[in-house]
Amino acid sequence: MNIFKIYKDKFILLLRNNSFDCDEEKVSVDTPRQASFGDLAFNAPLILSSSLKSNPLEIGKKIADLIKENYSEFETIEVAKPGFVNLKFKKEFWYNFLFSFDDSKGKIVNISKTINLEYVSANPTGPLHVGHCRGAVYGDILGNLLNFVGHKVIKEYYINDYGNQIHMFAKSVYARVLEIKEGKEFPVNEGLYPGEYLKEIAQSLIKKNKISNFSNYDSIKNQLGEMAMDEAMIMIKNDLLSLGIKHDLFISEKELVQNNLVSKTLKILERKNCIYEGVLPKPKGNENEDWEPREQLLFKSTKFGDDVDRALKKSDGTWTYFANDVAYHSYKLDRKFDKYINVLGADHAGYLKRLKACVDALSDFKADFECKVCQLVKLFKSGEPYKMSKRAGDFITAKELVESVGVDAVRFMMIYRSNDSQLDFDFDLVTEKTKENPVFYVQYASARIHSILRKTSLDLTNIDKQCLRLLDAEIEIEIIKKLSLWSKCMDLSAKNLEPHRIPYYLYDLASIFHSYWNLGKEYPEYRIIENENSQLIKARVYLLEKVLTVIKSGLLILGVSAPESM
RNA sequence: GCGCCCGUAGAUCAACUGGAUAGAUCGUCUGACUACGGAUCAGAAGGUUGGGAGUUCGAAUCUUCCCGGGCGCGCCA
Repeated sequence: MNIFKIYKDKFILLLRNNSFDCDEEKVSVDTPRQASFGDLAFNAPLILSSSLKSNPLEIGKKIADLIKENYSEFETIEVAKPGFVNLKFKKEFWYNFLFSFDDSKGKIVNISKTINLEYVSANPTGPLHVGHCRGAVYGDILGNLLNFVGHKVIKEYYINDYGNQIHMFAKSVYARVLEIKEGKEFPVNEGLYPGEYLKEIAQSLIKKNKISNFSNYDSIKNQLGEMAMDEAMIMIKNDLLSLGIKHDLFISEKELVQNNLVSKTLKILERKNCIYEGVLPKPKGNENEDWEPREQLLFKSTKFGDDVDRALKKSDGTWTYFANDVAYHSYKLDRKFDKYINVLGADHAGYLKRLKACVDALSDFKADFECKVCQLVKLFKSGEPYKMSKRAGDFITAKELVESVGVDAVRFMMIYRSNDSQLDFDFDLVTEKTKENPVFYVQYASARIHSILRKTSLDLTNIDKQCLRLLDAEIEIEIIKKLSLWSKCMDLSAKNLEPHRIPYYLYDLASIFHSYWNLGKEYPEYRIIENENSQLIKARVYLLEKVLTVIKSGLLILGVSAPESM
């Protein structure tokens, strides 16, 4: 249904049949910058002029004539400087478009891919906080989007349940258990996690009563660690659920290590000659007193575009986090997806090159692997920056955020920016019920259209196509044109992994709808329901039904509700 | 010092991935309420796209050098 794609293919074929050889990559059919130029802008004259060494306007004239001879749906075909062919459809085209408009199929891509999408992967040592929300929502919506356009997405969460942090976590829970059971004061400044949530976990462990004797830490630490981890993951999954997020698969780092996947993977890299014993240079500008040269097992990531080689083994002989991650990505590759996407937070951006490097090394550059980084979220309240206390353990959790502003607002606002830009999130704004709040604005459009459907209660499944011709007003054609941009929006969003385009599109669509609605206030003939022409009512309701379909699809992808009334 | 991201209207951000006269919202100013849901709409003002140079038919977008902001920088994960 992407008319730009359709006509691009048509025009390229037409040109080739008439011995114009044009580069598919460079040629485009797009919306002209100005509506007065028409509906489609074809840039072939510009592209062809250099290879043909002739005036783009003359080439444009020839192309325009060709199109004129072969297609009858255009009202005007004009050549414009510096070298565009601008085409305007007859209204009949738009009525046909509206009549057959069907968004429910969803499938837009030609080639359906299997996609591995990893996101969130927050440390399982505490609840999700606001900082995790953006990546979580971005990843989730991206997954929905890719599914919507016809791919098969596995949403995956990598649990970092291995390494030193887990010991500290177990110790922290232990300290909380002693605090509850024996009134022993919780020690500060021992590197323990101070968060209040540990009390809940400790409480829950005591309640489950699987550990009878807490007196000797060493004898119970493994069991306690595992149980605490399970509790923490339950907590995180609940937090995710409150954000409307559900992963398909959870992969445990610990299990990867226990199954010897790390050593197996490193052998593969060894065979590829990507591993060596060496000494890393001291990083400049980082005054680390403890630094001393050390020979260790390294991965030749510089061979794959990284800035320095990366350590695989710690001085105590255990694997580094990165080594485990290499194994994890090897495991991903083993499962053979057409595409792999990692969503990372801004604080992990420095990690990106080595990940790409290890995937390139393991797959011999064959894997389609892409990392998307979400920049930080700055919190605001009443227009003032909202500072979280530096005191450890004091942060706003995802759950609290959802409870105070609602899941719809969190999801919409977290995605309402390009992921490359930092994001300002205002607590007050998102709960406002005004135009200033884009979530509300779009949802309000949904409610208004539902209201019309309720009042008219027409069955339009067998509507006469002819009756759509009554939609003669400029704004009605404009709405149909906006609908035609929906699949283009999907295409672009999915192709570039930029779901932020969706809320922008929905806002625009809602905006035109609200204008249309208000037109009836000044000019009674524009009233949708209070109209004497029953055929016109049908046609208009049909149009609004399609608008609602798109709003619903869009909000569904965003995981935001499309209310019937508000 | 190095790497990644950002810099667009007073503020917050878009801009179909190199296209034509750079668009929204808020704020400011002017209008429309006995309402098919005014929680809305119509209109106005507001720009040397941080700065310089380069690439070409054409640059907010690509290259390069400055300036400013954010994140990160051998065995934490």
